[in-house]
Amino acid sequence: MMEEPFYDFEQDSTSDFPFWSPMDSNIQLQPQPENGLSDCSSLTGQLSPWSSFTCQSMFPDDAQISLTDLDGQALQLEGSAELDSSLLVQPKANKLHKHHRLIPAPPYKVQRYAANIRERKRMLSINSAFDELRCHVPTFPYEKRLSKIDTLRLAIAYIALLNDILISGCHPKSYVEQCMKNGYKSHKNAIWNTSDLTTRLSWIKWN
DNA sequence: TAGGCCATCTGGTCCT
DNA sequence: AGGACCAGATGGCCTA
Repeated sequence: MMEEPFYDFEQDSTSDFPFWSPMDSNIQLQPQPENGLSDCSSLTGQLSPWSSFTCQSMFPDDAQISLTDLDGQALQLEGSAELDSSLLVQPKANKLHKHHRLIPAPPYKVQRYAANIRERKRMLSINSAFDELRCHVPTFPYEKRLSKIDTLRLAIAYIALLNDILISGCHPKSYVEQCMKNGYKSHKNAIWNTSDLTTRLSWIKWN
């Protein structure tokens, strides 16, 4: 069986760029409301080190691609019986990813390519949700960007702690101070190191 | 250099 | 039937 020819995006030359800029040490933790609960609506528009979700990190310079762009590509695909080879052999300015990718040259399944676009779009929306979640969990200003798994675990621990504060009826600040003194003992089995969590919260209160 | 993290592709399965 | 969702595979980047 004949092998399909492949196009190597690597040949298009790549310009390196950081996925994420180094964190500015001056960036402050987002202050939490006095009751320790975040107002989502107020936070939505706020900037945090990790909140600026765009695709520019993946698509450098003029090659930024958004969900809308992916929509356009998908529509273009769905509307064409024949797949334009220009969509498969990505031009330099429209390079999908700096990673080494081997895309079969035409004839290539139009449906498969459209499915890839939908999948990328889906992952983008998931990642934007992760970015939004990162805005709502306490992080140190010098801390590097939380990974997805750490974001989830910290969010779980944070919610558990907030729940404990509500149940205790204590003032959040004094509750956190108490946790700092005695060590936080949550009945929840939060994987995230809870003492680390209280340290984060105490930092928020005192800075 | 190994390991962690991530983006992407892909084929399978589920759902509408 | 087609889209959404998922998990495995792959390979690049970064850091200790």
